[in-house]
Amino acid sequence: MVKDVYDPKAVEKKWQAEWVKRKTFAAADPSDPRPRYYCLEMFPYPSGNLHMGHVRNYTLGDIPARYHRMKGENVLHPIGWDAFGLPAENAAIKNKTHPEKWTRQNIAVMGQQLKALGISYDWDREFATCDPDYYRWNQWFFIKFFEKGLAYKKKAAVNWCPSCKTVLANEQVSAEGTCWRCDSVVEQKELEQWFFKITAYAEQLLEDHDLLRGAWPDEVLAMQANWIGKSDGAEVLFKVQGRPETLTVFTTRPDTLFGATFMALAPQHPLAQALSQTPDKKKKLAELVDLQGARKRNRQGAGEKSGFFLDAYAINPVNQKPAPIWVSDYVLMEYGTGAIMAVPAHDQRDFEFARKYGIPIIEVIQPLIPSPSMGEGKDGGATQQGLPPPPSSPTKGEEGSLTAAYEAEGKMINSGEFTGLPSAEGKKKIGQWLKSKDAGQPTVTYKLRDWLLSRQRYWGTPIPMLTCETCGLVPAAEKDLPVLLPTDVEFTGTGESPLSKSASFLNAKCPKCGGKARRETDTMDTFVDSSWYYARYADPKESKAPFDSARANPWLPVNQYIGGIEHATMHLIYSRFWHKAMRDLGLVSSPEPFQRLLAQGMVTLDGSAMSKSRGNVVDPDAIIEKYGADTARMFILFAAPPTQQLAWSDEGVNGAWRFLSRVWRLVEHVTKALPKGEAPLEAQKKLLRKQHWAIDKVTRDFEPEIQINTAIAAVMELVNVLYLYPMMGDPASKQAVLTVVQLLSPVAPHLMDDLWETMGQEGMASESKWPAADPQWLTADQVEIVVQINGKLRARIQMAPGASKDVLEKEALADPKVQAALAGKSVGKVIVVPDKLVNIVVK
RNA sequence: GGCCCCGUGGUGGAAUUGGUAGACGCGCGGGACUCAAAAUCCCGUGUCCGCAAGGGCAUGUCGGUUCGAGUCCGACCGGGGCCACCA
Repeated sequence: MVKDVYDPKAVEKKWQAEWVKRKTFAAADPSDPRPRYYCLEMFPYPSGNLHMGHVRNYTLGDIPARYHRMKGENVLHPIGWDAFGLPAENAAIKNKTHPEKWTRQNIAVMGQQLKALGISYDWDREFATCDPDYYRWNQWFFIKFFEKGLAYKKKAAVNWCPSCKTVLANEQVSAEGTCWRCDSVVEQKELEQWFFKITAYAEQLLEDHDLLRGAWPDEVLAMQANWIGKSDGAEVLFKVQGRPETLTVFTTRPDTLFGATFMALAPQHPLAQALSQTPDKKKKLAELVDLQGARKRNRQGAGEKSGFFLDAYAINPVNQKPAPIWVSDYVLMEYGTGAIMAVPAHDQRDFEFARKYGIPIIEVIQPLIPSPSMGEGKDGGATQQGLPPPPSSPTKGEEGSLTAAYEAEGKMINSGEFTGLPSAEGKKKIGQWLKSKDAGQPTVTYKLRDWLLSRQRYWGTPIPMLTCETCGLVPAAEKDLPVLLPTDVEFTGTGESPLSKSASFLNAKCPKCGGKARRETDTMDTFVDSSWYYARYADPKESKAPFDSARANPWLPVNQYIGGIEHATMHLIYSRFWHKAMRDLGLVSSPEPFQRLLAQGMVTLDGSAMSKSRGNVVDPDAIIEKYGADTARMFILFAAPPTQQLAWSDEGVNGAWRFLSRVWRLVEHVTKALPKGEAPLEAQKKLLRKQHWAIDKVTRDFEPEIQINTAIAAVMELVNVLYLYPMMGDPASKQAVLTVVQLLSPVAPHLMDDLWETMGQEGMASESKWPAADPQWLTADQVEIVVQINGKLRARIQMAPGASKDVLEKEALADPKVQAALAGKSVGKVIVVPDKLVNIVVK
């Protein structure tokens, strides 16, 4: 029987062993003269088994790693485990085991799966974030941040289950606001919590988008900019009539200051509290707080606004007019100053509130009057000259009253000395005026909030702080790190944090005075672990510091980072912040951690994301078992561009298998055929052109943008040409087949190393030198020139490349088909694009 | 409500960035091999008219710019994502 398929199991086992033996994927020391390339995929949470999303992520990452290695670069391609987190603790509660045991088991399983996929990792650098050798440096960083004022403590609300007496993570609270374990209604409770001052870096995080533009997806940058939420405006100080306080508000529209007819405070605002001393007001205030809480929980946006008058007035600094002070649920304490000046004529929210409670509305911005020539016929003039489009006039209802706020720019009216100014200019002028009168100043605010990192959980990095009876809040001494997680704890899921029940952990000596001290029982958010792991990989065994800058810096920033879009804001902002903080500590010299980012698309089946609850999961192990890792990789890379959704298809997997077998048979033919000579010169030339075209195309598709699907298509074209080649086994065909093997090596590395050996080559395809396209074969000796008449294809003519415009025009006009089509028409302009087309314009 | 993506054959997707629309794969049809099937190899495959040569129509819709538009501009329709009472 003729064997027409290969045996992936044997091949893959053989080469995986060989790679380990030869240390094929070990990164060399940065002092190595070769250029360095650091390729990283977001490390996995050890949840149990790899799913298809993992397979896609790590296969995608393996392409640049293997390609750059073949290009002769010193490649760092590490892997590790994001090992702390809630699921381990939940599993521990459920199975009455320890989170570490569950985690380590999962790491073992998933590590084997990654090895079975043949991802080219430097396994010597592997670590898990739950290793004390790793998390001690989280603690070290925390202390450094604390010393620099980047870590601080303040009260913040947490989800609290009154029946379990425990803090709940957001994902442990149902959509209805109840506890996942006991269904009690979850309350908000104020606790002392640790924060990182990421807001100190808000401006830099935004500004440095300039360094990332083009190398990061626009979508991710847009999401981050949105998240940081910068607004330009002014702070305005209002005196409170008959009281000592000054009310500070933030506005993006200082130009509307004359239209401020009332003030609105957030229910949590200190002045709102101070002005609500009667039992009636206290009750109403509490109701507003509840309204806000409910809306936040249900993720509702704008809606019905309510509030009440506080029986007090604030004095508008521009005209000394008193404005009534209200409190309302539509004002948020956490943004700006928690208080606003309300301009109902020019802000829709203020408008709705004023309407509801009968507060006066004063117009201070007039729409620019559209000129009669605009808005008809040719649109053009206005926008081309950089003028804003004509604004729609405010919508007026009966008796000239407004039906909606006019929020666009315009001309200032009813604004004292500023009347007549365009609003853009008025913004600046009023900002300056406020400053000169000590009544405010131009200012900038951000939506970005400080990073709340306290978790009332066990399975995380202990926060290395102590409270001493005499010295107060003290950081642990560096020599005492790591502050180890205690093992004498129980996991019940109820009661206080497990750490607070371990006496051996809780009671300690003060590092300052040696007196009695109590340890912090909160652990760190796991996003801390993933904020700097990429730097640890560059020097993973260092024991005196998070990493030795001299060894790690040359590898940074990561050249190519690959992972899911779901991390666009959280992880990718936190690690950018952390990197800048590390730079300011003198540990790294680059401004950004990740030079280039690829956000991969989801893997779907039957139109929706694969998930256990939907029951539409395809198990990676089953695919590897049936077809081998090379086929799985091949399918995943070919079926869709990396950034797009990938629809799983069994036929598609089979197609990938067929193609790899086709390449395998090609090698059988080329090595076993006994050629009687060489193919005709024309056939050889055709093959050479295809071969070098494919090299060129694949090389361009691998870098800088990773477009593997079209790269694979190019190799398929070369294979198709080889199958039609008349003298299989002659030197030209052998050479072309070797090219196929090399070009596919990053995609299907096991089979290609095997075929490389079959063809009697030295070493491994994985270690071979990436082929270079010979420019001589990249140009054809005949090019097809398309002849169009009025843009419609009418003929094709064959020409030598490089023909002049005149010659092309003459030849095109002389073509019989063109002649026929031109009969009776007069030729106008003729457009000639050399080596491409001639377009004849006729009337 | 704000911001950002995406609409191309039966299907997954190509298109050198304004220059031959549909590469490559899947599926389907035909042929070769086979007692037969599978596998494999070869050919075909947007759609309509036509025996053919050839021609018309085609990238969500409608306009615009251009010698030329899947690509650029405007409006609309449809799908998706992120943020969301952010002053």
